Amino acid sequence: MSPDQNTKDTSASQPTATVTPKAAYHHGDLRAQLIAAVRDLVETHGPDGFSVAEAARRAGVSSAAPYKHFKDRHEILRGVVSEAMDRLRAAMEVGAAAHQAGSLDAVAAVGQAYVDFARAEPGVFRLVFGLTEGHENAPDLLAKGEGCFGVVVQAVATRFGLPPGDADVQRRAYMLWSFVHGHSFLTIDMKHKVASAEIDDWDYLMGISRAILAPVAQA
Amino acid sequence: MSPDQNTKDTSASQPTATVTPKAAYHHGDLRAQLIAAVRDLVETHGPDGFSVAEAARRAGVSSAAPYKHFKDRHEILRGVVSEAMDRLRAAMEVGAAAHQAGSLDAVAAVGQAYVDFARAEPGVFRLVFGLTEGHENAPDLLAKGEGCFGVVVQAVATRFGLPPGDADVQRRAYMLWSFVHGHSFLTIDMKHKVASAEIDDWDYLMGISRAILAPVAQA
DNA sequence: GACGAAAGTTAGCAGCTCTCACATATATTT
DNA sequence: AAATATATGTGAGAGCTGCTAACTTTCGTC
Repeated sequence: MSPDQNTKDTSASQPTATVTPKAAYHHGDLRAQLIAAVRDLVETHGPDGFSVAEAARRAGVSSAAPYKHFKDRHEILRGVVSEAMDRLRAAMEVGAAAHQAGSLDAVAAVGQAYVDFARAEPGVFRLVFGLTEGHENAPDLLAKGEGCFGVVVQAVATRFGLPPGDADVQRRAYMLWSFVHGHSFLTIDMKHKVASAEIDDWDYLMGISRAILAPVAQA
Repeated sequence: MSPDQNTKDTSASQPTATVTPKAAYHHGDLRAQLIAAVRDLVETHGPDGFSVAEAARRAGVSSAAPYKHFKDRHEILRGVVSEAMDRLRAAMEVGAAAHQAGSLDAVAAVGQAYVDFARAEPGVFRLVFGLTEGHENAPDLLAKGEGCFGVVVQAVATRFGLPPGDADVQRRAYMLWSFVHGHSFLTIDMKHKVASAEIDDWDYLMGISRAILAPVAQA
């Protein structure tokens, strides 16, 4: 809790100011700490089981301090979502890059990364796709959402050798995403259920990818 | 000790007991009124934008009255979810029954009913599949969820002429559900997005159903 | 060093959840 | 029909939360 609080000499002089994205005034980078705390709370207590006061408590500041960095409780949540979307997209890109460009495995790997993320952080995953209020005034989140979708589109486009803007590519990418999205939600919703427990993700995703991407030869 | 099963139907003797589903003690059937109020609030203000106090206000009772019918705010939400699941299942069954048994259209119609529900009541839909706390202690909700899944399974089983317990039937039904579930979520998440707006639900669902159910001849 | 802005504090209001003691209407028993 | 038990309502209140206001401290910059 209190390890990096007494960084009185700002590490700005240090050339290795690696992590802190924003120089700390008094304490540390409270903004990032709050987001981390909220992410933790969301993950353990559910999307609506967090409170700004508790997050502030965990960060070791007063309950009014967060409002110097976020105007709303919703804005904190948006911060968590934004950060999570960055990680999700990165994971998807890593998954795609781990296989031969244009291969079916590359497409399936994108889906696998998606499912893995949902399994690893179900609370955050639900939050990302459950934000209703605040979503209107958040063009950056919409852009990041499209960015994630873009990874799928890119994988499909590469496989087909078509531009990402192609209508068929878009349609098939949407089908894939819809499938993976649904599977992710169902798999975290009913952990004890029969059907999902018996499914091996990779086999499942490969089958799906093949089914959706196969008919291109005919078209 | 089944607190919510007091459908004693005392008005059975009354021939003109038209509207009131449950005889009123003091006011009306507060329980149902509260659930309706909460459903309305969830639909308009989002899943976490409701309050027991506001629901009580709308029902015209004091803010303590709801706690005579529900022990928690979560229990009210569970009541809303339970009621919504009943309607969802009914809609799915109606959709299936509207087409020839075993036809591809019957399968697609089940999915269409699902998507229609999500579109019509996105807030409630999100609530149904977003309940995290209270879900553990709610075997009735789990049972109803399986009941909904059972409709899909039944449609697939009928099409294949196989028993509902068949592993292949279960797997394909899960694939279908996963697809429709994902499409439903995406379609309510991004109303302004390009991809989903250009999709005609029925064509989409028919295509999906055909793709998933087709390879049976080979197997 | 002076000064303005950034980042933190305490105090406090309003609203929410939920409980407790009490009041009243209905159901059941005698 | 009277009495009793139970179900259903009310009001007051404790404790927590979201958020604001006014003040204080620290930092960067002239």
